[in-house]
Amino acid sequence: MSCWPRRATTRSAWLGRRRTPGHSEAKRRGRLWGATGASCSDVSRWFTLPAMGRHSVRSVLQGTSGTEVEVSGWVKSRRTSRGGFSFIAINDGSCFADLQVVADQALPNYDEIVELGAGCAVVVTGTVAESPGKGQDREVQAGEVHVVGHVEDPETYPIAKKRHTFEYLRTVAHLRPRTNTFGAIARVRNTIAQAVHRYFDANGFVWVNTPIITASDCEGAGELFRVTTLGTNHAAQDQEAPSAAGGAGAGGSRGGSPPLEQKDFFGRDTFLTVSGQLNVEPYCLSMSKVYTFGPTFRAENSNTSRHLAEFWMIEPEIAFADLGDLADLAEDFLKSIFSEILRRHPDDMAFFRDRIDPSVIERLANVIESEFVRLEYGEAVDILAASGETFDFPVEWGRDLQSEHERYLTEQHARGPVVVVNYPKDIKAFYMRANDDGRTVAAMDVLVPGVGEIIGGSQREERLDALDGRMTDAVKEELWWYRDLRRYGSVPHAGFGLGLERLVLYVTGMENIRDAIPYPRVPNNASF
RNA sequence: UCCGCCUUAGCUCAGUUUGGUAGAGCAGCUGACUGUUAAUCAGCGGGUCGCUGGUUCGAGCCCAGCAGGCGGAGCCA
Repeated sequence: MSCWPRRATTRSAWLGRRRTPGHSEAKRRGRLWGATGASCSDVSRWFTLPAMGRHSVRSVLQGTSGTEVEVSGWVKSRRTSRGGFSFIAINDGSCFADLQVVADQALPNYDEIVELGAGCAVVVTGTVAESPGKGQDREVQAGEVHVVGHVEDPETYPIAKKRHTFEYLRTVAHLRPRTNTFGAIARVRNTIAQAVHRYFDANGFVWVNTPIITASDCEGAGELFRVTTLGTNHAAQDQEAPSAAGGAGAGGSRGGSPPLEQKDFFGRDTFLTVSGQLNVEPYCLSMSKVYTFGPTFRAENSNTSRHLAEFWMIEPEIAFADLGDLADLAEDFLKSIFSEILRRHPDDMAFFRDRIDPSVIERLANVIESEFVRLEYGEAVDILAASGETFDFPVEWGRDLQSEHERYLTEQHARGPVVVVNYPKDIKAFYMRANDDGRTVAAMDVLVPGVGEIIGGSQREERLDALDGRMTDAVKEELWWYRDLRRYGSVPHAGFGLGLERLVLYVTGMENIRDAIPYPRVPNNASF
């Protein structure tokens, strides 16, 4: 596992600032070139919109020769020619390609320019020209090269001009977006996220911002992180301690004192959400088509390449719909996202194909063009039993499908995405709708090669009596409002959860989910 | 949480079998050369061998514990 950081990229945030009317071009220029260190006034000079004269590398490479441009970015490499000039490859994250800047020795700060190395930040003004060299159509003949930020020790700059392992790059997560791999991932991840919103908006869905802090510990998807102000806020605790302890000395709560959680911020136990589903259902049963898209937290002690403690989940929920409608939505949704990625990121995807996974483009194209294979759980069991494969875990109706089984179905049997529906009710959550056969529920998993389960969803139980039969008394009390929905205009509805990072893995061909999110949170590691 | 593997220069690794205080490639630096583009060639500098303890005259190497990383499993998205 390695990548080529030589052409690293960073997506820069263009927080465009309006130029104040009094700032003439001369004034701005003077402020920029005058100072070596970046004062606040310098920064206000550098943040300008592209339309106001600033150019991204992307726009320069698409532009016409002879144009005067100003571009800025980070040096990927510098090669000095004794012919009296240097080639500086810079990247600003706006696209995969670097921009080649040609700096002539006649430039007043040429001594400084020949000492540029990977990681240095520069602002260049110059003229776009046809490039006589191979490897790029256009380049910039520099009129000025202003070194904004130096690299203090080139030998220890973490992103050397060579291959690095992904494991190593995770230890320098603050600089890995400068590599070509993580720059491409950042751009593709962004486009996926934007495409998710575009898809739902275009199809009449309403984005619902479900809470991140929840009081419900029965969302049903794994271990919860506790949210509390107790224990961390020692001052507040100490203030309360004397009265709470009464005259009984330090420590233990006595019979008369309230439970500890009642002294907590919300007056009860609270957690980080593991799913927005329960909270989005009320909006589904009002707005008809809704979705959540936000961070999700699971405190499972999971140490795999497919699990994060903090990840982003997309959860559409549709009313007047059954499991078949939901599967149709999942398929159409994924195809739409994949199409947009291929259309908008040919350079990044070509890189993933050449350096990460040779089949990645072909795989997405095949998904777009073919229909997802759909299997009843019972069919899947039969296929596995008849496969002739030797599995570590037995295949038997009533048992959940193991990773090896799912992998066989999607990688060997279907050779593409496969939707498995109608699982045994005893292995699925209480809110999934009971089927008429009495032994299955309308649950659905979408499996894809290499990643495994990318989508999990179900039709929800809309009948109060059937729902009550699957809830304990404690859950009924906690989720009284959820039960209310089944009393007031209940309708068949369905939804699924899709992990954004798993989608990023599938689209990019990357293998470890820790490389699909800028700052991964996993057990024993919340660095950065 | 369970099973397995790994931790030596800025990075990637060899050195562990047969204990005797360390090597290569890349990166960096210097120079040569060149419209170069993973440039090429020559030279130079660079290491408390993850941490703690043990065995030994002597430990990168053997033993134990711990920490971290990776792969797989479970949980799931």
